[in-house]
Amino acid sequence: MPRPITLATWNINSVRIRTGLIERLVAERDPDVICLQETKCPDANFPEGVFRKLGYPHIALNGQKGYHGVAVISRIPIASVDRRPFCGKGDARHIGVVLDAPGGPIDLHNLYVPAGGDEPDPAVNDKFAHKLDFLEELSGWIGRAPAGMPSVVVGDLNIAPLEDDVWSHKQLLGVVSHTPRETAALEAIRTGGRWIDLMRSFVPCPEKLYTWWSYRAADWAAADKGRRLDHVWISEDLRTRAAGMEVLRAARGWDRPSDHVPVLARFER
DNA sequence: ATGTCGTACTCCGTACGA
Repeated sequence: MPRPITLATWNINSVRIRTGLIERLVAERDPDVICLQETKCPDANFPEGVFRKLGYPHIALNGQKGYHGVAVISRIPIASVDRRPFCGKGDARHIGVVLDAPGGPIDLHNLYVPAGGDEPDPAVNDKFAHKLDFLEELSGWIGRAPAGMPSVVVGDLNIAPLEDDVWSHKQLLGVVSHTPRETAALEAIRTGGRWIDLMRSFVPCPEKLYTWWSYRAADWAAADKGRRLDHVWISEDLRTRAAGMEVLRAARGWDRPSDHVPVLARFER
């Protein structure tokens, strides 16, 4: 059986200061495609050369200075690139590519949903209003079933939709990322588009599953107060090819870590 | 669980976003 295709998604929280951590991910797991969020880097300053030397010649960028920014770094050829603006703000929060993959093209979308600030009330918090607007726009686009091509949506969606996606459902019901308004909106988008929650297809509830642990915890591993903010959704036509999923929890303990860890998804060719 | 990060400018400290 040929080696599976491995996709990784990781909110790297600055690609420039954590290039070495991505090299470690490559050394340990050798993903074919790496989707990054929060690169915090204009395209002209992206460390493309490092990734080319690592064996990733196909690179698609949508970055901006200081904040946000997404990237796709690939061993598999990229046939086309699409950068979608959201909410008319000019933020770099989406990049879509068509991978010229063995077994046929795959439509891959890499997203960074707004965090939404602290107060879960759009009337007093513009950031939360922006998050809800973003979800509404996402619903009108990706909330339709994809047609004609196997499709994958990955990224930091900044929402932990299920009760077992957070360390305490009751204690986080009023905390941005797990409020009923956000979780209902995200699940409606996912089910409306007939997207499969790949991570939960391999690790069903009630098992806890997290991808993010706050920097502010004194001991993130001991407290283990995590949330599943990062996601991999696949279209129905990829279901039988989905071969595995891994949350690289150990990466949260690497030197100068991101507060998010990589999520890996494997597909048969 | 108001705590710790990274970035950019206000530029060796402060403001902002997360």
